[in-house]
Amino acid sequence: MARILRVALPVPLYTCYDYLPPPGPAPAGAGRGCRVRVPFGRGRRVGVVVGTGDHTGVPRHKLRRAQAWLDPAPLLDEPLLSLLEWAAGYYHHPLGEVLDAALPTLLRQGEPAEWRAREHWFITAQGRETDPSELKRAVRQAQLLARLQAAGERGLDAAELAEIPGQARRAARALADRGLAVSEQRANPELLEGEGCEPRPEPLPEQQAVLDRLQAAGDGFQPILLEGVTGSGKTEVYLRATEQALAAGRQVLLLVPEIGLTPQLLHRFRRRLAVPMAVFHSGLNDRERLDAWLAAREGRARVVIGTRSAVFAPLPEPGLILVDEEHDTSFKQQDGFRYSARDLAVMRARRLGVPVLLGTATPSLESLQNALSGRYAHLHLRHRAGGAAMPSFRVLDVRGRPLREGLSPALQEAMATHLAADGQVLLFLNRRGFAPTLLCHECGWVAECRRCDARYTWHRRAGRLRCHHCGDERPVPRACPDCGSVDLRAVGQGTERVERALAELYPQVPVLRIDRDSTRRRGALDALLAEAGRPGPRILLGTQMLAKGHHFPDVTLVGVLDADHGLYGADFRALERMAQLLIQVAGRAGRAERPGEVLIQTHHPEHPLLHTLLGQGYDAFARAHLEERRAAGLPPFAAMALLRAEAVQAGQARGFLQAAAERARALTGSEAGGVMVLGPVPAPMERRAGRYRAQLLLQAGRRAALHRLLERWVPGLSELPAARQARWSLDVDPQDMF
DNA sequence: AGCACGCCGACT
DNA sequence: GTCGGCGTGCTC
Repeated sequence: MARILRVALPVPLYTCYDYLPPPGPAPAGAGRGCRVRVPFGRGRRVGVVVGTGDHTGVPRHKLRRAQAWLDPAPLLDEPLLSLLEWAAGYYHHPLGEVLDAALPTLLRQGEPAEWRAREHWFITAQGRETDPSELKRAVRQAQLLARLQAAGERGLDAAELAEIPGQARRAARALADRGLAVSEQRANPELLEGEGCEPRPEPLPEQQAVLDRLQAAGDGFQPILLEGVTGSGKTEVYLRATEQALAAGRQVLLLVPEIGLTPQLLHRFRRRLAVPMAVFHSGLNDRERLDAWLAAREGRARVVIGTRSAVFAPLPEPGLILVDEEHDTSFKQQDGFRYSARDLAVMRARRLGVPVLLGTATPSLESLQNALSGRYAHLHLRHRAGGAAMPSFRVLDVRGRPLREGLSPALQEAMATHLAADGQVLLFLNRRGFAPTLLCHECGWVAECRRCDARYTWHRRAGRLRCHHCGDERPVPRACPDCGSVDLRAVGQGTERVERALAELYPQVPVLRIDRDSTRRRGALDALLAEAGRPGPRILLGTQMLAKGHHFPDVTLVGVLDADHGLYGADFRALERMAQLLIQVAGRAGRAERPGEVLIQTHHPEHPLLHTLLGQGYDAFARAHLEERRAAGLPPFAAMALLRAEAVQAGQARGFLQAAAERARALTGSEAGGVMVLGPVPAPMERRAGRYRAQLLLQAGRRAALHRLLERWVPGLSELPAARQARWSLDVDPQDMF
């Protein structure tokens, strides 16, 4: 064994630390990629060995000995570890924290990277004979007994037990005491096993073209932007491509945005593919997450599906990476290690020499530009399966119109027509709560968050004022705190308010509100979606949640209540986001026999890009918008990095950024020309959660120039005296300017 | 990030 | 006279 170990530790420091190897003989596979437990300061940490050697610049007396090897062989294989090192460099983030983001919690805590036997519960013969109602007062036990009876021979594993509300394990032990249930330890938790029972439709020519392209790539890197409208069969391409890779003995990684929102996609993979799969989603507990990670690492899971962080899933036999809805902003981590899972997926594919397929109906301008410039292959699915027509768009000019709780007469008329014809209506309003503002009609006071530069949203049903930015909450005042008037009024519309209005306007039509408030309870979203899927007239009203993943075949009319917000947003990406949202929302509607209609309410009906989008489609819009970005020198024609800072006092954040800016300007002058240092400026919402925020933007025409500067600049920032009073973070390729 | 060390105000 | 405020420096 080498005499010195270089260890990355989970601390926000840009240096690795050198240690002597642990006492005793090293395991045969010990070395780079293994975890070690080391003394650090006066505590102990779990670190990852990133290098070994015989020399160190650390003076002898400082060098300490690692305590123990935690892995007999590398936990992270070379391709994955070097990807993480690359990512740490690209995002200018400490390697130890990058590794931390990539590893399941239990592994970070030093848990062995092994399956652990888990409890599995079964019904006994006596339990089978017992009527649950006999356990009168023990309701939980009675419920569990019924579940165990239903589960039969299969029984319930620890994970299933954990999903039952209440203290199910306690109830299980109580049943065991009565002789109604038994448990046994199972060494190998079962993996999710696909059923492979769904028929495999013959690929259409456009779909076949994608598959041919992937086949031709063989063992090589091949990025493909797959642009296909909703219903054009992207999922079928994913499935076929996955089958091809599986047949070649390879694993497939599928990244999806917020998995809870795409059960339909998951369901299809499960039905179609008869292989073990590992699914990473937010509902997993630490042990389940580790199990999924190990299943991927051991190659037992042939398909790995997950959200953002699944891009770091270990894959010993990678063959294909798929990114669904590649434009989705949830692929970008918004705090700490701010990586883009989509971009890392492409880099990982490139380093592994495997194809990567980015699918979407509305490509991000970044990916589109990569396709147009020839860096990515650009393939289309232009036809909706079964020949369904795309919905027709109509802009509703609401200027000067009498709006009833945000609904124009024209929209109400259209709704009446569609509902009378047995169609469903989907209304989109990206604002939950009853009203975004509570105003005193007497003196003009508005309810403002005490910790943010924002207004409280009035949640009428809950009887609370809530700040959507910091989560602060308080009761609704009965009278104005300034003048004592009781004439407090709601200004503006949220989903709760529109829901009320709809109940009055269409008393005979059920209204389903789908937003974060109405789906907070476990299973509530599934229940609402099931309800929405039933035939018959119905109004679906919701926020962003409605725009993603789900398809509502009986919806024939989509109404976008307020498109104005996106048209003149502060962020240069607002328009791109708006266009993607409009197309995605529109894609929720209609099927073969009943093409949908989309109505968009706006005060800016003349907006040129709205015209292009609705008249000529997303592609035309995107190309026109790309030209604007090019002319303005904005991404994807420029590289950006945003240094954010926040502090208790307004001047502290700014002071730090000012010092940082001076350093950056000194560096751009000499070594790293071509980088603009813009700011510091206050953040768009300067005060948030009681802290003042400011930011400094770095922009360069060439990515390489930006990175040359960042390399010299970032590691020294924490040494600036002003850095003490501010909390700061760097965001490379920021998606939001907030 | 933690966590020590280290010098100046209100308290058993 | 002490307990404790958070400024500053370090962690192999």
